[in-house]
Amino acid sequence: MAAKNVRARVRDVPGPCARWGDDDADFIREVLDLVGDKWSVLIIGTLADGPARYSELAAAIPGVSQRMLTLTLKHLQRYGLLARTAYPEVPPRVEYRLTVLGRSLLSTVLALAEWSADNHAEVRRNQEAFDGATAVD
Amino acid sequence: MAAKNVRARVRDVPGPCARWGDDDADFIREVLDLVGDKWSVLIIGTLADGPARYSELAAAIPGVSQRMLTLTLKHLQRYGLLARTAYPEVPPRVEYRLTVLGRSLLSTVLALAEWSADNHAEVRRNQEAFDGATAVD
DNA sequence: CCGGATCCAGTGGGATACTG
DNA sequence: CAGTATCCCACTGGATCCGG
Repeated sequence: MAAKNVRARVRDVPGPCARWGDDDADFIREVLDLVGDKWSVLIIGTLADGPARYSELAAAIPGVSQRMLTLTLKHLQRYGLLARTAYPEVPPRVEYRLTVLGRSLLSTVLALAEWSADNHAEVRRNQEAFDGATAVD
Repeated sequence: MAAKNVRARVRDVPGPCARWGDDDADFIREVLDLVGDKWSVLIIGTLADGPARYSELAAAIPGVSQRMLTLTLKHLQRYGLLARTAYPEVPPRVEYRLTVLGRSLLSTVLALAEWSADNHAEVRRNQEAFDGATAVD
């Protein structure tokens, strides 16, 4: 597959305009579909250190509704980032854990989180400067 | 700032449930607000190799509407990832380029794109397997 | 305990037409 | 050329109730 080295391709383009192939755009969409929503990253991060039950996830992630937790879990499971194991006991118990694929995404996603932690102060300053500038003039 | 090492914190937690601080959740939101939408990453990637004009961006990014291009550009500019330079000529010319901050995000974001390029085949297989399984039984 | 079903408000984002 | 303004629809995501 030609898109293995997106970075190299983009930087090699000589002209002023690095045209995206539709493939590349699709890849971006794909990854955004995985982690671009409100809760996926939180769930993946929570599962980083080991399996967790549904109610543990609900407790660990502040503000998530049952609906969105269920939905996002299913979403991640569908893409193979999460494995779901239901134990047919009474009361029922369900465990979620990261797959190998999920763990590989974890490191990348945490890199993003670290970037945000490193730079959020500057981002806020920029916001305020921008808003102030547009408001003044 | 305490959240510099999100990864370390998450992995160090001994229990089954790594509770997110609200701070961490906020950081995630912040970064998703930056790159979680449909066009930001494409724009950042297009600007990777140098400045580009509005119309060049429009041409380079297939499927983007004027509205969304303008909106996303302003969004990225507000956060300080992009710089906008308008030349008061006739006809008007406007150039967008990545700031240092934007370039620092670029590498992280391209890592995501590479992950997606590497794993999208497996992701698709998982999707189909999942859909098939749920459809069968 | 887990999560499906339903209802509903807010918003993301496309198409189109217009302006400086 | 480089946007802005408006309409509109589909989807996201929260609250709540219900079922296994």
